[in-house]
Amino acid sequence: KGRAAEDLVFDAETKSALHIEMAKKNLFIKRGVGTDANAMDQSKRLRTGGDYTHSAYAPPPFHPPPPAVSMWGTAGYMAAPPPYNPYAGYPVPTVPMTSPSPVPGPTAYAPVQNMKDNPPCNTLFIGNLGETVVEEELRGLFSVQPGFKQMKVLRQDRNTVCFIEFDDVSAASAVHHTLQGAIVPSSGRGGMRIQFSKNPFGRRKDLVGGMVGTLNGAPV
DNA sequence: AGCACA
Repeated sequence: KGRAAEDLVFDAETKSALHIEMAKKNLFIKRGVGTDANAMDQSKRLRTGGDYTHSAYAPPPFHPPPPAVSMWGTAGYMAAPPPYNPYAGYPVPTVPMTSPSPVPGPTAYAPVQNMKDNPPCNTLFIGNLGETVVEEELRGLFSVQPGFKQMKVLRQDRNTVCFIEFDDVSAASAVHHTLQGAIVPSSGRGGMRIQFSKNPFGRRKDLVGGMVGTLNGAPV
């Protein structure tokens, strides 16, 4: 009976001592390799158990933990832990930022003649573009304009035009006059000519509710 | 001057 009690105490002490020892060793044995780690564990378990049964365990005097950097710096076989990353293991998709346009604003403006226009709508028609114009150039210019929704470039053989949809008629109107005659690097004969489109941009995904509350394809 | 997409 008393013997059993001693065994219990002994075991408890051993386990306790063991845990402390393992915690210390774990600082230096990060990733054991399969069976080898198991064997090593056994030997250590035996050895440390014996050590602690033969001498009374005295807790080491407390000294304040040294600066962590010195530890990682001198341990040659242990890499410094990476800084804590709360997103580790959770791949975060790189969301393309709305980057400022690589193409700066119009370098200059040229007067535009032949200003006949269509009734105001939410879509602009861009004409008189240079022969070398590419969509990226136009997108860099128009996508930063307030109320920009989408654009479509229509390239014919010598002539390229472009349609730009805005949130509403007033946003389109603002760009209609602020960028009228704007000269971009690819511009040929003068600046771009901006008119309201004959037909508003027709791609309405939110047709629920129909065209009520809309003016020329744009909400009012 | 050249106006598509639904």
